[in-house]
Amino acid sequence: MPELPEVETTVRGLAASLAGARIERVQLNRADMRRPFPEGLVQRLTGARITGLGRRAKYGLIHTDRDATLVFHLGMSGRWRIDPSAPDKHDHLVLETADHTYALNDARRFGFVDLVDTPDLERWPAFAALGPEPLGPDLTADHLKRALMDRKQAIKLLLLDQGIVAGLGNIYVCEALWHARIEPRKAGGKVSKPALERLVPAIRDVLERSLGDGGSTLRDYAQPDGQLGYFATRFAVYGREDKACLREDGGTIRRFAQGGRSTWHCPRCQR
DNA sequence: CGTGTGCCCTGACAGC
DNA sequence: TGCTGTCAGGGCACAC
Repeated sequence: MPELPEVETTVRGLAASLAGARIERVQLNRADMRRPFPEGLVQRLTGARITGLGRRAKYGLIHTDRDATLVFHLGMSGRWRIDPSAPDKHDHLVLETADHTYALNDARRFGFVDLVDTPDLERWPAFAALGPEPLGPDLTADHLKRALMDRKQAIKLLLLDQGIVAGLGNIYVCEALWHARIEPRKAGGKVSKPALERLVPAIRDVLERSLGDGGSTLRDYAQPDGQLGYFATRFAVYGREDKACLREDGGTIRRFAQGGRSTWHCPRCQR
């Protein structure tokens, strides 16, 4: 899925035409994605004006003038299709304004949407448990030191925990650990302070460079306007099994499983 | 509490 | 215009 840069890119793409527009029509093509669509979604959104868009972790936010915010999560395969040339069988929710059509498309349906009273957003359960935004001021080596203290789980898995840092996924965790030269299997509590001091800017750098490229793209991700992101061509380790380490240290990128998911790393320079 | 496992779902691809 | 197995950007429920 879409990790933080892809969600941010999606939100910006939607905001370009959706912000300030009025939703004239709402169409549900099925009763649920990962979870049932919220009660009264069509009635509450029809006629609403979009006052702004935002993002928290990997969640996109569409604020309306009815004190309700449409929260969406893209799961693994979700994306918004703007002005699609033809309907698709995985378009589950379709919003129409006077000028555009927005289809939330998600083949695997691991994504979902919810409608939250805007004043209660911070207390929305999934938000209340989130760690700091990696691009904000609260992600520091000190925060990581505290959050990882005494944790025996591998640092790779802990960085996927949204309660420790919000918005990272498999791609950017692998990339950030390579940039910081940290061994992915190392227990979180045993990662040294200097390593954490390297990790924080490494996380920021991979996210910001990806954002600058319009996000990455794999099989089923595209920006709302159909343009592809280019960061995927710049991965150092993700998907580069058996390729040479970009540090030219003679290392070869290897893949192994952690928590049922693939980790790519260079055994030579990540220690 | 922390940790490990399996599952939700469809599609793309490799290999036969 | 096959088949089967594996893997995919996430998150949660569950067992211990």
